[in-house]
Amino acid sequence: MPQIAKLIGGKWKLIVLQILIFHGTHRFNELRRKIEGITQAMLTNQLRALEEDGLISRKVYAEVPPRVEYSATQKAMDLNEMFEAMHRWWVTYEG
Amino acid sequence: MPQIAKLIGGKWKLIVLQILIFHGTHRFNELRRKIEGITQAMLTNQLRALEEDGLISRKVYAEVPPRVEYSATQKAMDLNEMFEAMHRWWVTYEG
DNA sequence: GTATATAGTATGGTTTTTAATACTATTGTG
DNA sequence: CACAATAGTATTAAAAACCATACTATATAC
Repeated sequence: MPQIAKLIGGKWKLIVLQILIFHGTHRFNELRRKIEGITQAMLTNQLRALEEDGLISRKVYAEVPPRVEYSATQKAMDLNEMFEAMHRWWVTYEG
Repeated sequence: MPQIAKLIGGKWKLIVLQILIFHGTHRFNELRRKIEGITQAMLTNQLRALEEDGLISRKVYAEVPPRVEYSATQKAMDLNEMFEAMHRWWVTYEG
């Protein structure tokens, strides 16, 4: 698993994935509000990258104002075990 | 677990940890040979960072030529579940 | 005396990430 | 008409990560 760091690495991807995996579908600005410190450009960026890697899916509604919803794909959902292990570890050592 | 990415992130840390956790203590140049593409400077770097975060320990032997051994600490060892989950996922989707 | 091996440090440069800011389109409301 | 809300894009700049290369010390082998 040499390149897993690319899928998951960086400052924001884990946070985005965690939200979408454990708390379901979110709109762009909902994510923005939940992830403090992230800029709009960065969020767009990370979402695009995650989409390219097949970890999230993007659904655009033809409404005004526009609505775009992001969800975790099955591929991302299957990361939940990893997240849970990570979380247990985190609680033990840094929580 | 917001900052876990810092402990684990980057291009090399996961690889270094995986080697030390699952294959035991290694000397500097043993690691260097196992991790293709890494430079000496980068390896030193990553090892220092991991040491600072308490994930690896460093033992220097007063010999010539010098010998320095790196091992995973218990804290790092406890990441094995995360690694295993990660590995299963990797095999499913990218293997 | 020369070469070799180990585990580094130092320096400079490139590439990638991240950030800040301004800008767009659309339509319903007052 | 002005304004607000959403989900972006574009541009520029700054910071961080990464890489290549050269250099060090030391004892032993030849």
